[in-house]
Amino acid sequence: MTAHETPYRYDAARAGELETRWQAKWLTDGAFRAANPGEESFDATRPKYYILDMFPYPSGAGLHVGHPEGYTATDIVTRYKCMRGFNVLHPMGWDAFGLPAEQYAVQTGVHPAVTTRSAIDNFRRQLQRLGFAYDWSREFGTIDPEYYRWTQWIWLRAYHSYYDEARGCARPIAELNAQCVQDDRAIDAASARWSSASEQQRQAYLDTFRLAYIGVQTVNWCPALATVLANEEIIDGRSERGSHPVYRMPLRQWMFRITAYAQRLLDDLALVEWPDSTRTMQSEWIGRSEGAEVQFKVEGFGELTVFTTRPDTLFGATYMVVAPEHPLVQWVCERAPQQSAKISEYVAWSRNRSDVDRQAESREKTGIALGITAKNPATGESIAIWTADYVLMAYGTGAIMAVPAHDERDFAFAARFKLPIRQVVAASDGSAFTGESATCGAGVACNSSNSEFTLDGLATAQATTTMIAWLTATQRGQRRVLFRLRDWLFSRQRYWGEPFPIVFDERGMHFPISEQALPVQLPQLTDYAPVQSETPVPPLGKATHWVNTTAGDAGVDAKLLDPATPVRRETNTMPGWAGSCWYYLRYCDSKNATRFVSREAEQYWMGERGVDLYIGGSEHAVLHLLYARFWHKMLFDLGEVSTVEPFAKLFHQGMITSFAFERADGTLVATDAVHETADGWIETAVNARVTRVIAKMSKSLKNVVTPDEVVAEYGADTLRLYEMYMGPLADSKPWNTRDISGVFRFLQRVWRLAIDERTGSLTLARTADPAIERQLNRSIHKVATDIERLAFNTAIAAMIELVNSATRPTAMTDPADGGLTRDQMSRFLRALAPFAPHICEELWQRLGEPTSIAKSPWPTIDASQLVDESIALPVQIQGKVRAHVTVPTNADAAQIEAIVLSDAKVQEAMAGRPPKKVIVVPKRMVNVLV
RNA sequence: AGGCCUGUGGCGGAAUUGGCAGACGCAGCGGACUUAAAAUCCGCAGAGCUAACCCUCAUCCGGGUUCAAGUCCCGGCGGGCCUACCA
Repeated sequence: MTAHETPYRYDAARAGELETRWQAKWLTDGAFRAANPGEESFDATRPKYYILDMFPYPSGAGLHVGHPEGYTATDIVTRYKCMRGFNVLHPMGWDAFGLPAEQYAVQTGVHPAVTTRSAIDNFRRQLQRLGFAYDWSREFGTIDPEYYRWTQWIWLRAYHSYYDEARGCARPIAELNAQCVQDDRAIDAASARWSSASEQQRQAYLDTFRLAYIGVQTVNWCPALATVLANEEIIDGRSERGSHPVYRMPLRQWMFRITAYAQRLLDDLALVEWPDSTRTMQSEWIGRSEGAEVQFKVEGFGELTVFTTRPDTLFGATYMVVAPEHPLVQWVCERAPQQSAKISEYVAWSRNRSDVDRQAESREKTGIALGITAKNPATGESIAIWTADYVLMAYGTGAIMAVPAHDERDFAFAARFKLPIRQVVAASDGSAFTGESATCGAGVACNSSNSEFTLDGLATAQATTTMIAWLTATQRGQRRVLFRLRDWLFSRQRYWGEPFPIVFDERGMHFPISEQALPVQLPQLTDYAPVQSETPVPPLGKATHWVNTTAGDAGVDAKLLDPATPVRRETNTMPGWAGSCWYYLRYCDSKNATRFVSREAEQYWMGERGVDLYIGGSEHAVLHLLYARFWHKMLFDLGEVSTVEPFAKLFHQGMITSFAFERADGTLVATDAVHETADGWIETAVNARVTRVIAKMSKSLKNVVTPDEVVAEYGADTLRLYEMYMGPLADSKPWNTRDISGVFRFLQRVWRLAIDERTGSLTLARTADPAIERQLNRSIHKVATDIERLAFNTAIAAMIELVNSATRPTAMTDPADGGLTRDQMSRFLRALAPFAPHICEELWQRLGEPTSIAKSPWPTIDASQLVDESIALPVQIQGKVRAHVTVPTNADAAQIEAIVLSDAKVQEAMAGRPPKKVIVVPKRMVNVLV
């Protein structure tokens, strides 16, 4: 049949026409608008379901086919839950501040506000072309002043708060201030009292408690990006973005006291339904270690405190190491000039090495002896103190006791510098300590006695508690829990970010902008390029008129500072993560002008446990997901939100990869340089065999696929269906353009079931085929259960099977003879609609339905159709299937056994041998042992 | 180096909780329709042995538990992700 004879076929053009038509209608109708409590159309009798996609960063390149994978999954669940009678919140918006937009702007010379807006418009267009059921009325971007106003407001709430350790939650800093006045407490080491302290001293003291605080920190400075980076943004000593070297330097920066929440962030991982791998990554990032603090006396200096997880090995501590940045190093240099030159040289050398260098130069330990000793509190011996860069200032106390016999790093260092090694633990596996390597596991203490007590004979766990008890009793140390998690560096030397609502006066004291004066708008700058320099210079400093203002103009409360006081604005901006820390809350009530989210909307949509289903990539396992949990917990403590955790259930979609080709030497070849032959792939230019491998999509391999091209060739429904049919949502899967035709043909069959391709008229069966009816019920049941478990690939397979069964053979002359009845078609379309909404909406309308299929109820299932009266059971003889018997579905084991043993084929296979044992698993199988 | 995940036809993948391995799709092969092709429809299709049935082998490799293992356990090998001097 020619195209001329089938003018009403479902092809790319028809798909495109009907898809864009329905998309336009959904948009003008506000078809997926979710009503908030209090609105007229709100239905309080329905349960809520909040389903969220991870906040996209709209890059200039637009969507690639990886983006719609998660979005299609959430869209299917959204449409399904709607049909199941839920009030569904399914919003979309833009995470639009950040480094890439600014870098792109600097490259092109176009202002980031302009490029970001056009990238957003492009993303929105692409998403809308895929027919996603977003409530677009709630859309916003983090760059909208009405949004970042509240980002600044939340930051101020943190600024005005501290962590009350006693109560285990955040409290207003004003309460702490009042206590300081009341106790007239000592606020520094010199025992200066609050009442006699200067304003600067008081502020500095309170800054050591604020949740958002300013302080001098060793930061990760990335000269190539001209900004500092958070620990989390550094991978293998290089910037996560761009892979540039990173150096450490001290800098006065805004920080978040996330460490105050370390224990709760760890504990509450038990409350969420997240992938185990992600929870493990977060808990390892938080890195709780139990151990002890031990004080070592250093003649003239005082106490040198170390942290150790193995206090039981204290008797084996034969030397100590401090980080090059440790104050003791400075102290030694000042006191012993004859050694200081070499020590200073080492310190300078180690400081100038980037983290990359430190790791690149293998694990060869470096260090230098300080020429002083400390007293091991357990043995009373004097042991040497060294400095070495394998000890990090940022962890613990920046000093360690070295137990070379039982720690690999200490052993390597001791071996290199010929330091003494003493065994104090006998390994529990019985292996003798040879001195060839460290034995790090648990065991039984030995060589661990002094005149006061002994650990000898105690297992590691008891030895540890005994040692801690002795340290505590003799005031030489105490139990201590340490976290790997560091406070969160929250300043960036960037233009394209949220300004901090804070100013400094001439004394250097900081003052908050009052809430009423928010937002602090990002000033228009024509030169926003980062300043390349050896030290961080924020580009906002170039906005001199904006920076230099008065307290009154900036919006500082007159009670804090006289309005005429000249002040300087903070010129750092917030990092890209800021906006994504709370966007899910704003969606609940995105147009609210008086609060970041109304209490009513927040309580309704967040409910008991927060967002019901959150889908996004696992690359955010520790960054965004940890930061957002932290903000959420602060807001919870401060009474602003009602749940302890933001995201009840999290799911990571896998990556969509692509094919590339590999030469014999392992190098990769771009897809356009290869052609396929009958017996394999050939690199065209050199006529050599290559093998097909799976690779990430990349421009250089020419294997990037965009939704736009797929939509043009097949339509959005086919793209959605293909992405869901590729395999399990969580798995990484290779894109194979050739496979798309399978799901496209499926949709063509669906169309052909309902529409006569020659005339365009409806073609429905007059009478229902009982076998089809049974299969239809089973398919709908399977689709529903598969959607609930996010197994979309098998749901689609079931629908394909149904459609294949119902498809009319060509020989059938009267179209009304085969296929589905009107009622069957109605039910089938509703099951398919979440996956392929446009074609279903179109056919639904052609069935004569007046309202959108998205608003129709999920089809009901006749439960009696799900079970058969009898089933065929496989019968194994000696564990191998030899026969099948038909038994009543609900037959019990005895009945089944009788039927099986009387079956002719079974008897033949048994060859006259009597059954020794018959194992019957009703509804499954039978195994006869002879 | 350690931790977690993973390995099933030519390819993507199915397989409740240990119960008939390979659903469904792609690619392939055969047939119908057609002057022919495309499209459509109907079949075949893990490997070996067969005319066919049967049978044998088969879920990375080697052991084990079990009436029964793709699934559980132990030991290897390959792929992926995370962490990587955190005391």
